Amino acid sequence: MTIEVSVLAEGKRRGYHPGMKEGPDIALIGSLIGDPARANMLTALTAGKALTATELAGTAGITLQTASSHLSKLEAGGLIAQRKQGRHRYFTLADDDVGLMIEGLMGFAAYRGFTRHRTGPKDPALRKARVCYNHLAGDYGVRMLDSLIAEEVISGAGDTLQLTASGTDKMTALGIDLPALTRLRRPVCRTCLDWSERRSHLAGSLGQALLSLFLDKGWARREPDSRAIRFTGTGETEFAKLFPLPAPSTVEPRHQHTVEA
Amino acid sequence: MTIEVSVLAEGKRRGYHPGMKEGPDIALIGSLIGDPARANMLTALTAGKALTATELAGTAGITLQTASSHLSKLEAGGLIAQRKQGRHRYFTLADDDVGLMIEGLMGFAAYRGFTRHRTGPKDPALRKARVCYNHLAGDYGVRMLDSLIAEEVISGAGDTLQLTASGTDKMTALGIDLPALTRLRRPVCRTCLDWSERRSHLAGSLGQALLSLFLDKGWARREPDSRAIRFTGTGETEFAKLFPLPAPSTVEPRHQHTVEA
DNA sequence: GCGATGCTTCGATGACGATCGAAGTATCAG
DNA sequence: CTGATACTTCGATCGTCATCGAAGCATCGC
Repeated sequence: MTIEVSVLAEGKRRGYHPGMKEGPDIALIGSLIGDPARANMLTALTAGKALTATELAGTAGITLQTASSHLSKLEAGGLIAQRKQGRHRYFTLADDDVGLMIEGLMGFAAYRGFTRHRTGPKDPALRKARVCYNHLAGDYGVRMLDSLIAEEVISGAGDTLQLTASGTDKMTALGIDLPALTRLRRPVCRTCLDWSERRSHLAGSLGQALLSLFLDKGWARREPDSRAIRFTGTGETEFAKLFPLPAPSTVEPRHQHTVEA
Repeated sequence: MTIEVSVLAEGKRRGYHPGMKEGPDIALIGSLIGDPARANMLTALTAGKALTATELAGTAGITLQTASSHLSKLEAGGLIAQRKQGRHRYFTLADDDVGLMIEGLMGFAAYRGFTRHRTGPKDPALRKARVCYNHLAGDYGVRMLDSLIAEEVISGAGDTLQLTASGTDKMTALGIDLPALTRLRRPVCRTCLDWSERRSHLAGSLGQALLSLFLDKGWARREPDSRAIRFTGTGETEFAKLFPLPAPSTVEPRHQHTVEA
């Protein structure tokens, strides 16, 4: 049944098998991410802030010249974008897709135990709440999406998330300009796999708007040089009030995935 | 346990910046995928068949010695696993996670137009139905999951898919040994983002079992040297009968993602 | 035992690319 | 204008790694 692959082995021994090149080219992206300096820069940009070349060079631990070379490569590869502003150049991830892809890789790496840093002291804070490019991730992000689905603000089927009618009202009441969000080219609701929780949280323009809301209302603050988000006291209570979770008895199985320590 | 990946000699660069190193290490994985030869091997393995070192060397267009070196690196990195069988060594992807990650990268690459091969003639077949490591992907895979959710065989909230009670009966009636699937360590239902459709299809042990079912029943066949799956005539009708789609008027918005050519 | 096949290890070569110094361009602040 | 900051480009160096030839080990068929 599966045997006839041996034909393949007979073929041309040395050199280049002409067929077989189907599908997209992942090597290009892999090589872009594969360099430690570039990976550091991308990781830094995953915090969502626009950073200058000098700042990125600092976080990557390389000189400005080298950083410049890396940045032009990343831009040529479509992973980042730059915006000139005076004599500064601000770099960001190119779009949501890049952020999602990098978070995906991080999730895989984290699950495999590929950490650069032996889980430093910041780690618990990151797992609790952090920025995922432009939306909320970590335990709080996952809990928020859980609540939104349980409260039927969002109806989810597979990865196709949709705002319900009541959800639209609720978000508008919160002060979110939904028409403006739908006018954007980007999807409003989207899932993003959380690397620390290994479950989905809410991405898309709504996810971004909600995080902005928290920050604007003073419920949460960004840690200076980190992806971590710190909720204030009132932020905690408001968050819990706004996104309640079903009673612990009714709790659905956390994840079919049995993650054993 | 997973630690001595130091095979890859993550060289200490001169300008090592001590702080700022939070989060998982994506550079390691990136560098593994970043080499074209290794990327070709991984892509070939995404078809789900176990392949020998010689076969993989052929598809990558390199000699056996070089392939051997690459394969040991991939194994040290936890991306592939090998199984000795007589004088052959069969290589496969290490587990579902690797397959999902690679498909994720492919989706990103495809969306960015990073194709190695200028969309060859096989491309339509691949987009219609193909193997995604061990389950069905492409248009048929997405349609199947859509139908399963519409028919309430599977209830989906975010990425947390769950078999319903009626769904359990239905699958058992099809001849799927659900108790056996649940006994496995792996999740039964899981989503996997389809790179051609940019929507989810069904992965997990149930996804694998369903694909096996189609192949066993003779409804579909694997193309010899490709990931493509070709459905037979009866297979088409049986598939359509088994996984009906809601009437086109009721069709939910295909995807919030507006993919413009 | 023998030869043949499948694969790994060793060693040498060669090429690519990451790195930084130095010089060049752009913008700002006087 | 001058000097300063932000960044890019050029050029040279140097390391790392992919590559393959050759030899070594394992397994099969006989």
